[in-house]
Amino acid sequence: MTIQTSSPTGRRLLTMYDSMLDHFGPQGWWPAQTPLEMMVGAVLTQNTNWGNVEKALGSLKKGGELTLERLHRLPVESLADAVRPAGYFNIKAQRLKNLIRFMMEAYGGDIPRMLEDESRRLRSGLLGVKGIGPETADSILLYAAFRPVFVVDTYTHRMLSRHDLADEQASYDELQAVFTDALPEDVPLFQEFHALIVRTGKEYCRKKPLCDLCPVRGVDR
DNA sequence: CACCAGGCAAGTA
DNA sequence: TACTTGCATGGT
Repeated sequence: MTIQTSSPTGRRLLTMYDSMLDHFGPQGWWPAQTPLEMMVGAVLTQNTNWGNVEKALGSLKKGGELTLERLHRLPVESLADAVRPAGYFNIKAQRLKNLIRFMMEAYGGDIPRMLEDESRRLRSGLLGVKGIGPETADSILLYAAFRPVFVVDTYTHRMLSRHDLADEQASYDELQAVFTDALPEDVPLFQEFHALIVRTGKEYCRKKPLCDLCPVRGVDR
């Protein structure tokens, strides 16, 4: 399958995408069995290694707490204890409670209904939750609600600025626009692209900043 | 020992 | 608007 693009930026982005895909293969994000697990994981992974998030999610699953009703009833102190391995556990427990309350109050606890809501309304609702910022909200939109929004993270920022596709001090919205202005609204593409940026950033951008090994030419130069 | 991980909010000027 | 700081465990 070939992605259609008309702009030079779009072709450049797709070249980077192809290089990363060839090198690492499909990443298959998001690693979750249910939309709720995806959303909980999105909060837990904020500035945190995914391995630690898996420990926290495993703890919740083992206790049978990974349902909306159980999380709603679970005391925040107990929730904090369960998500301890993910770090920032007091903050994240409260943020999860905030998200759960939002789903209960705005959608009556009906997750499928929430995920079918209009994109802008859902996004602004999520951003109104204390602890849900633009990356977490967009991750939920892309990987749980399957909306064509591009997720921007620190690796995305680093990659675009090093390729001179964005300013070093570009805002979240500006970085997001680089992708959405140049690429078609393709959900599977956006899902895989973001995952590959993270995968590539982990491998090369910090520990091994070597251009000749990087699948994306020009990164870390 | 230092450094970092798939952010975010609150405080300051 | 544009910085700075706190939050915290676990791996390298």
